[in-house]
Amino acid sequence: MMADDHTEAEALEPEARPADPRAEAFQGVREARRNELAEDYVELIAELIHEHGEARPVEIATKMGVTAPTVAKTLGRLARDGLITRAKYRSVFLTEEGRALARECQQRHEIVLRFLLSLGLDPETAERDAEGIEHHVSERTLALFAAFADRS
Amino acid sequence: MMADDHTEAEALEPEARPADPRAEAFQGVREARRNELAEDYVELIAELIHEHGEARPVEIATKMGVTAPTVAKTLGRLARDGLITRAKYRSVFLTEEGRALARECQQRHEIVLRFLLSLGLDPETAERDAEGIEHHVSERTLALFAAFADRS
DNA sequence: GATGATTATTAGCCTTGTCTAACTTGTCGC
DNA sequence: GCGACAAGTTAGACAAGGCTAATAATCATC
Ligand SMILES: [Mn+2]
Ligand SMILES: [Mn+2]
Ligand SMILES: [Mn+2]
Ligand SMILES: [Mn+2]
Repeated sequence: MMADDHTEAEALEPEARPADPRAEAFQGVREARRNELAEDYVELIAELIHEHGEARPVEIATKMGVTAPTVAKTLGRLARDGLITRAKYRSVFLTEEGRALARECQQRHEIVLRFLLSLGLDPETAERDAEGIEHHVSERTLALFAAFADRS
Repeated sequence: MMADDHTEAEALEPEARPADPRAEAFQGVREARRNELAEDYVELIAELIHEHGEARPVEIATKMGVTAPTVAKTLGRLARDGLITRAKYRSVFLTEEGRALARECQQRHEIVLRFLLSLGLDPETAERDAEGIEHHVSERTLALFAAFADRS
């Protein structure tokens, strides 16, 4: 056994699909994309709880710029994934896991924002770009952003 | 006519939905998200044509890290949207519009990548982060990135 | 404590983007 | 020119994420 591999020069990693270096990058981006919505939601929910004491779907809908049914369906997925808890017709709470994710997202958001501002970007554009960029910044990049923003 | 607006102090923009400032940011990000895939595809197709003289679905699939049927369906949408042309069982071509978008994406990608590298990021991480970040960078931010990368 | 407005949910539709399985076409060697 | 194998397409499933329309619960307020 264990002698039927690489007749030529492949089958080294136990990865899924060939995985050309570029393909890996795209797969990573697709992975990040799958978490964007959850990240934005838990971040917003944490903020609403902090500011208003509670997070109500109507407020989430307003701040996210989507309709109430969209929020309801998304909250269903977040609950399924263990990030929030909720009772019918009541406001939303973060689980421990949700709180941890929210904290992480808030920090990341803040670092990316500070970084863009320190580059000289106007606040509105910075906020808008940060909202998109934050989900695609690796730990390593984030560290560089933080360092740059600090020394500025 | 035209006298039934703003009883209090609203209805100023002919926008869709209230649009709290944050909501606008999220809507902008969602908009950007809708174009990500098309951008990555036309960029890759342009590159394949440049390097190999033609862009074949099998190569697109490998480089994007997805299966052939996924590519087929996506190419269908790109054709519908006027970015490419194709004949059955033949390779893919960019329309004028597709070429214009590809050029823009290539430039953006290159600037974001150079910027990350000039910050001190390793090439692999830089490539990966650039692949995600490029779609969420405004013109203004891009200009700052380019300036920073140049003076470095 | 009835009732009307606000908030929340449910049902159902649509598009995108991914996959597997099965089939068709094209191409290259002989 | 034929046959294998590679490449491409089609069919169909499924989840996410958006929407509208209709229904249900909550709450304020009288
Ligand atoms: Mn965001
Ligand atoms: Mn954010
Ligand atoms: Mn990309
Ligand atoms: Mn790119």
